Formats: sequence, structure tokens, C-alpha cells
Amino acid sequence: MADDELLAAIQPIWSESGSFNRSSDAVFLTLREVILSQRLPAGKVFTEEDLAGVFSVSRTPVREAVQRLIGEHLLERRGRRIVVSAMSPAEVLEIYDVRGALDALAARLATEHATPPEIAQLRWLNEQMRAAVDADDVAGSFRLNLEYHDYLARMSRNEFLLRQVRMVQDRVRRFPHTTFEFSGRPDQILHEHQRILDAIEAGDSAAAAAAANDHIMQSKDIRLAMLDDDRTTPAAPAAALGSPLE
Amino acid sequence: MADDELLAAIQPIWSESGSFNRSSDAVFLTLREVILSQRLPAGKVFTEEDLAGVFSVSRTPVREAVQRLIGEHLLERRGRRIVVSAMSPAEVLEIYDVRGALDALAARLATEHATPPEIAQLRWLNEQMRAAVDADDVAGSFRLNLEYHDYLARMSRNEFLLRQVRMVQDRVRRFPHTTFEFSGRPDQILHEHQRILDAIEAGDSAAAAAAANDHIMQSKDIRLAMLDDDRTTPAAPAAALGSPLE
DNA sequence: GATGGACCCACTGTATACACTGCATATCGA
DNA sequence: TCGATATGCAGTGTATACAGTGGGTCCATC
Repeated sequence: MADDELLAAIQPIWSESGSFNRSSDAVFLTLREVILSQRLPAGKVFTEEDLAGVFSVSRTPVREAVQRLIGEHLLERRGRRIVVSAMSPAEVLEIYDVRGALDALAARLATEHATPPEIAQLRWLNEQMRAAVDADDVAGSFRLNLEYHDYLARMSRNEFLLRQVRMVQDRVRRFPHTTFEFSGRPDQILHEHQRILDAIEAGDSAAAAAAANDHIMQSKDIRLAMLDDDRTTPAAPAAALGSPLE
Repeated sequence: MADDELLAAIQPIWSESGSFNRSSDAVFLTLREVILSQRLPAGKVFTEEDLAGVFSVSRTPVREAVQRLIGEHLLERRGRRIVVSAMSPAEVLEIYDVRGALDALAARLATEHATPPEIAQLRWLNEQMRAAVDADDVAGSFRLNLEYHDYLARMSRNEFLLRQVRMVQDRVRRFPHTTFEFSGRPDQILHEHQRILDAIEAGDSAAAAAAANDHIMQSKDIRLAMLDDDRTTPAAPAAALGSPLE
């Protein structure tokens, strides 16, 4: 029974999940986190009852959680089973384009509204990331990278945009490996973040938007190279980094 | 009992909704359509049992549908009641910015991949809309406008982008009134659509993106004027057009 | 008349029970 | 031995039952 794998993946997050009034919410959020952090791999199959067992609740709240996750395209029903949905390489590349457009908009709007303390905070996040990169802390770098982009989106003062950006970031967490594994990429990222910062500080919204879009397109190019690499050397034993980041 | 209003709003869509294996899906889709088409106004309050009564099902499938709609920000729980969530004028304006960025990306990618038949189809949609506008068919114009943008997004060959665009379009359907009501706007729209078409046909992706973004920003400006208008003359008895478009 | 508290009821959240459906395996016939 | 039909079973979808809770109301007191 593959139940064991399910339990092992869910247990850690489940036990430390705070208290909710709705157990349906708790199941939803835990399962969501487990999928986004790739503790539960794409393609994993299970039933409602399996989940009810792991979470020690009845099928009712499980069903509600599953429905919601299907709505977010994190799970899908295939015939009579529930499957963690996979991301195709094509979808990964698609997401970069959308992310570029949204981040460019965020950078543009952020420039128009930025206050000095906000710029300082954004710079601080980048410096933190610099420290993490220098310490070879890949998981920390990855997290701080997401935080940088999240903060940039918040600076846009556009709640709807922020929601979209976060939705995209959630997908990014599901990408196989990270472009960080590409030699020299972390330093490039820091430099590109700095370029965005400079443009924001200079009040040049067009430059900020362009820098943000370029930044994502650089990542896309790296990703493309990594995918080609995977394709040509399929037996390569995956990079040094374990898959479940964060 | 406000149940009557609920029944009146839901009944028409509910009765013509095709057959689904899951009544939970049927409730979800019907309720979704009723909200998006503004048959059920923002702020409308009801309980799970009310819905169960209207749909003649038990609370279980109703709960699942409601959860999913909350996930899409179409409903919200306020204390102990379910409320159709409202869109603030600020959110409406925010959405234009995101829509502009996404449509610009769609136009750019569409230009890169467009085939002659696709361009012909897009032109045909615009000509249909021209006919609807000339016939003063506001609902038809509105629908064809959405179809034009939907087709543009499909031409991008980016499934993820298409999903985002559709999510945004759904929000657009909930906007109060439409910018079509603004004198002369329909003709402007047709002209702006034509500009995008010309750029695509010329293979000028940058121009297509710029035209698409400009198009949405024009709508945003009109919307801004309408909102200011509402604010200065709050007693104005809404335009000639009934609210539930489509 | 206003304000605070207690009680009650409506509504929600979860569990359980039951019916239905599709698949797998077994059994019978040729 | 192979195929077709029957039968059991696992899993889902819906209904219902039950317990807990928050909000509203009504009364008492200031």
C-alpha cells in the first residue's frame, strides 16, 4: 500500500499545522503545502479514504479540500482516482512568459509608488539573499528570491496583481530543480535584482519594467538550457540538490 | 424571506443547465454563471440551506460548490452567512492594469505564431462586432468583445496565459455597467482592435503588444471617468442599459 | 431610554450511512 | 483454451443525523 509514502509526506506538515476552526481548511492548507513543496511528487495517486486516514478526519472535509485543490489545478481526477497533477516542460516555459509580464507590471507600478523605506526593505532582502548565496544556502536563497519578488509585487499597491503574482510563484515552487543550480546563476540573479532596484530608485518605471522582464527571461533561457540538457543526457543523476526545496 | 430573489435569479440558468454526473458541479457552474452575469448582485446574502432548497439537493454538494466559489473570490463568508463578494472601484481599476499586461503579452505571442487563417478568424470576429455595434446590440457587442480577446489569447499558444486571461475576463464580466455605454466608445474599440490586427498581420509583435496595452488603458481611462461621474452625480439613475449583461 | 447579559435558535461543520457505478476477477459455456 | 457474462468489491457521490457555536433577541437593571 502506497499509503506509507502519503503518511510520510504529510505527517511533518500536518503535525505542525496550527489550529483552525475548520478541519477542512487545515486539510486543504496542509495538502497544498505538501504539494507545492514537492514533498508529494507529481503523479502520486491516492483515494479520498487514504487522505481521511492520514488526517484522521472523515471524508467530508477531505472532499472539500480536494475539490478546492482541483480548482487550483494542483490535483486532478483521473477516472476514479485522485492524482497530483504534473507540470509539463512546456507549461514551465509558458509560466515564465506570464511571470515576466506580471513582474514587469509590478516593477513599473512599484516605481510609481515607492517610498524610501520600501526601497530600503527591498535592498535589504537582496542583501540577505547575497548572504545566503555566499553561504551556499540554496534553500535560503530560493526563499529570499521569492520574498524579493513578493515584496516587489506588494510595492505595486495592486492587490489583484499581488494575487496573480502569488499564484504564479506557487507554480514556480513546483518547478523541477531550480535555475540556481546553474553555475554562476545566483550571482547573475543578484545583479539583475540590483538593476531593478536601481531603476526603481531612479524613478525610471520603464527601465524597472524592462529590467524585471529581462530578469525573468534570463531565468527562462537558463531553464531552456537545463531542459535541453535533461533531454540530451536523460541518465544524468539530477543535480546535487534534493528536489523538495524550501 | 429573500429566498424569492435567489430563486428568481438562479431558476433560469439552473433549468437550462445540462446534465452533469456530479450535482455538485452543476450547482457550482450554475451559481458561478449567475454571479458572473450579475443576476445575483454583489452583497446578496444567503445560507447553505437556502441554496439547497433552490437547487433541490442536500447541503453536501452545496457546501462543495460554495467552497470552490470562495476559492475564486466570488463568494465570501462573513461571520455566519454567505455573501456574494463585491468589487470595489479600486479593484476594478487594478484589474485593468493586469489585463493590459496580459493582453499585451497575448498580442505579442500571437504575432509570433499567427497563421493566416487565425488572422482571418480574428478579423471576422471584429467584423461581427462591427455589425453588432451598428445594430445597437450592446449585449452582443460585449460578448463579441470578450470573444475577440479570448481568441487573441488562444492565438498566443500559451495555455497558462489563456487561463489567466480567462480568469481576468470573468472579473470583467462583473464590472458595473460597461465602458460601451460611453458615447463613441464602441467605435473606438473597433478601431483599436483593428490596430492590433494590423500589427499582428505586419508581424510587428512590439507594436501589437503596445496596441493591446493601449487598448485596455483607454478602457481604463473611460472607466475612471465613469467612476468620477458616479461619484459627482450619485443620484444619476444608471444608464439605459440593464445591469445583467450578456 | 440605553446598555449589558443570558438564553435560545438557526446555521454551520463533521461524521456516518447508503446507493450507485465501474472495474476486476471468477466462472461457465463453447 | 478462449471468450463472454456474472458477481463482488472498492470507491465515489449524496443524504441525513448530530453536536457545537455564534448571533440575535429579549429582558432586566441602571
